[in-house]
Amino acid sequence: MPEATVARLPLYLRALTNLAERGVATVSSEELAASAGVNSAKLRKDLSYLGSYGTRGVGYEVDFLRHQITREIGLTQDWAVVIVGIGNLGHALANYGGFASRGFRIAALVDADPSRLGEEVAGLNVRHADELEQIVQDLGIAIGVVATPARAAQLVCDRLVAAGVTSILNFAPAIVQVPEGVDLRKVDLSTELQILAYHEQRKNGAALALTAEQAAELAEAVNG
Amino acid sequence: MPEATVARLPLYLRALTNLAERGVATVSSEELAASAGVNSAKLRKDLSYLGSYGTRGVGYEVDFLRHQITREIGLTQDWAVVIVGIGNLGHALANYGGFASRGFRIAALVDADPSRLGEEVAGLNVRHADELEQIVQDLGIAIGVVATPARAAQLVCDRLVAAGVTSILNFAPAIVQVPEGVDLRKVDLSTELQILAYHEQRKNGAALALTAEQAAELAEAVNG
DNA sequence: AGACGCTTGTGAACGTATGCACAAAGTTGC
DNA sequence: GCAACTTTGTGCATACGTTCACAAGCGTCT
Repeated sequence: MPEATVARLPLYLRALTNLAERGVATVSSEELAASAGVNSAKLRKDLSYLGSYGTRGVGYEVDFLRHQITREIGLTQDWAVVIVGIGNLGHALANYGGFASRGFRIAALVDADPSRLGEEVAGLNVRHADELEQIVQDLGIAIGVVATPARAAQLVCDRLVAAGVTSILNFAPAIVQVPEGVDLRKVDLSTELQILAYHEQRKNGAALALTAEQAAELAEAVNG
Repeated sequence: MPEATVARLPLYLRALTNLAERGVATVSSEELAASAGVNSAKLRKDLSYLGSYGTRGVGYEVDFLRHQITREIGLTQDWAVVIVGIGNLGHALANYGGFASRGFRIAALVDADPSRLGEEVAGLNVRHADELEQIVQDLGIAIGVVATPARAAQLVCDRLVAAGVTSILNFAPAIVQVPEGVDLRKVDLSTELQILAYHEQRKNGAALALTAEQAAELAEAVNG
């Protein structure tokens, strides 16, 4: 299955869940594509990788398709997750309700700061980073979430991998390297903003995006 | 410039900043590519869209290249940003230091919950959602960050767009539609985890990823 | 000054992703 | 049971992105 398709399955799953909550039983590729914000041919091709689960002339049965995607992604089981780094972001992640409802169970919280130990966050005690390896092994954790400062990210990832974690979601604004066989995805807030800024700069032409330096250059060119 | 290249420029910028902090003056495409985790030919092609800023036989001057990328992305000016939704995640975003140091100034915080009004977060008073349009216009805000619950996301985006915002970064787990000309990027925590789960399921074979239902099927197949 | 070694910048080949357009296959109505 | 209509699943063309491989260019050393 193409990676681009895999990345869209959660999107379809969400759209289907919305439809199911509104009591919709059947949906066409056109409707589903519209509510997921993609092209309908792309949607159909994506779904065709799962198998032939539509009915020509009718569409897709919402609940059935939802179950197939859930199974394909691997959400029929619960995945235990450890969050490393319980600062502002770690707190927010621990308290984020969207995980539990989507098959992910936050099994442990870990921080290196002794002053945070024992603090209760989202019903879990924060444990010390020294225990990381033990926790991962005891709880059979395969997925780690890194929400540490940038300078700690590589070390934390190394330790997670050494302890047996094979998938990491990195929120730290750092470039980390992981060995072959370990999946790493990164979520980077300022990268996203920078991409927006790039397009914003081009949209507004010179008006808003003119720096003092550029304005001087422009003035010189015009006044010559 | 290709979109894929734009998305990597912030990555290069970060790598270059790291090098600059370590006092490195010059870097080859091979080294820079390694520290950014990309192929060196790709890096060179990406940089070639900026212009011919390398020196054959030598490499790239770190500070100079950093400045060029900064300028290309549009970070020579500060961008005013409003965060809508000051829950757990909104708090974390408001307190995230990485914004300010990368050219983004959090100019206002907005929430619909009256009990949060006037609360001081990251040195700013939380203001009521009713003031959103006024705030956006008064402060000349072009970029909005949405950290509301899913059900509020579309409405908030509509209001941001109506008020003049042309770039939105959406953290709400919802599919939102925006008109042509408005850039929308989304950061979705559970989507990322779901993509990891998909690969995790395939890595471990049946071992960890076996559900009760699948185990029953398997048992039947083996014993039957 | 000239030869040598290194690194950039890019043409070309390859691979992946997208979207059109339509045949195949189902449902509905008569 | 057949015709008309709807919608899926997919072959094909096109666009986009990545990687290889190498000529062109720069600095260095003799």
